[in-house]
Amino acid sequence: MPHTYQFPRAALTVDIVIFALDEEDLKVMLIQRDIEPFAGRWALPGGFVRVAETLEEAARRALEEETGLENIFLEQLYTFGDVRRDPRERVVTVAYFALVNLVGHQVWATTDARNAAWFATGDLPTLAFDHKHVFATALARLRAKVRYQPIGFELLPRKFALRELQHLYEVVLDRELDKRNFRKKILSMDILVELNEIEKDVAHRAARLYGFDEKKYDRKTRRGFNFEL
Amino acid sequence: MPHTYQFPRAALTVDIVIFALDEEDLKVMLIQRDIEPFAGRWALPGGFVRVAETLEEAARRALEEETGLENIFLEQLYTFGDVRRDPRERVVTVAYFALVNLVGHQVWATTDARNAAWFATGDLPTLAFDHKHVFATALARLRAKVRYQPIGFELLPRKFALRELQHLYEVVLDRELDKRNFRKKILSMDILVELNEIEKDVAHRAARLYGFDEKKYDRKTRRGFNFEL
DNA sequence: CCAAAAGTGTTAAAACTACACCCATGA
DNA sequence: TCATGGGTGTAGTTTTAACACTTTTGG
Repeated sequence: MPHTYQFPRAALTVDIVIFALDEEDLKVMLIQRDIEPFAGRWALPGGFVRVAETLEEAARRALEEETGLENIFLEQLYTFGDVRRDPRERVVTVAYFALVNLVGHQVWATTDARNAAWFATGDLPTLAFDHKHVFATALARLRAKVRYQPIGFELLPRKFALRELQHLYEVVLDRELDKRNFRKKILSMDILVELNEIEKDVAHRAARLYGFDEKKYDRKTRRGFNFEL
Repeated sequence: MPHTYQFPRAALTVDIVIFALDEEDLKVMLIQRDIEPFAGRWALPGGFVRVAETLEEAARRALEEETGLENIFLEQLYTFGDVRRDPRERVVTVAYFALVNLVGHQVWATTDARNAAWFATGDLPTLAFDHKHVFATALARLRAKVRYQPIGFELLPRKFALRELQHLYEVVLDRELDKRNFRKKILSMDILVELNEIEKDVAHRAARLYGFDEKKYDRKTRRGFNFEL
């Protein structure tokens, strides 16, 4: 026990709210705890911050160790510092939120452990610690942010149909959008590239695929363009 | 030295970026450090988080101790965790941003110490630690937030003229606004109350004073209204 | 009577909303 | 041939942007 300080110190952790999208709805990944406190309960993935790593490094490490996910969109969300949020001792946690597309990453393979699973955001189990609150904060942030930053694309594969994009917004914003108006709006922004490719293996007319042109978006943004939906 | 842990722990601090507005421009409050590291340098007010207080409590305590400001608008900004941001040891800081109106609080009285002062945000001295970065983050947040949340009122006295409100937006957003369009827009939101009072001691026609009707705003917000400027 | 800011409307352009049908494809 | 979703245009309404003069007040 060589680490001694003049004043007591809080422990520092990171927790990550990982969102993904499937045909039906928005999902979040949870881990079933196997140790106390809250053994058996579902919780957000996370872990302690080491003294020689940044917060984001800690978040990426925890993400990889607990879910196998790498190189995904990650953004700091909020820091939760209630005094009793962990029953053992004072623990301050820096929460992140992450977005993944389910098809692009082998999530299922690396999380075959029976202790990681996706849950529909509308139907979560009781969570450990204050993770219900953390999750609610993340969802609110996602809803707000998706409207004025093109982060929704992180939830889709690199090539997507406009229907999928619209579906994403409908699921996240929880309201229906008009197909024609949506297409007009998003195409008029001129930040998508129309690919010479169409959907495969669909039981109806295949839709044209598009990609998000991040370079173009960055250029336009620097010239004063503002994404808004 | 009774506080010993199995693993080394980062120290936890809070730092506060306090904005205020005067006739000319946007100001930020800085404290001149009297101890190492960075003795003599200007820095954001802040301090260590005690193990039995929340982050916000720590921020409010630091605010009061270092500047005398109480009961002001305070919102968590971002948590900075670079490994070398403090030369002594690992220190993670939770930054807050605060808004005050200069006339409403006796800032000058309580900060007569020659070590606290307001600086124009466009003309800051070299700052200690990574505080330049923290400040930049706060300014960006203020600029973004002022457009879709009615937080600007925190920078004004409770009773204000529309000119003052417009000036606030012009200073924060750093662009000129059309007087007629601005008035039409803000009044059409129906969140201001017209007071039976006019400016005093001005060397020209006195303007009508208005107040921000927070209750009305909250009610409208719950019914789906969105502030946007 | 002068300086300074208060207060006030209109018009043209752009953006938004609502809305329905035919077409291509695979089963 | 049927079911499924792809793809497309218009008209009415609302919102925004640009723009200038008269009034009030105190010095």
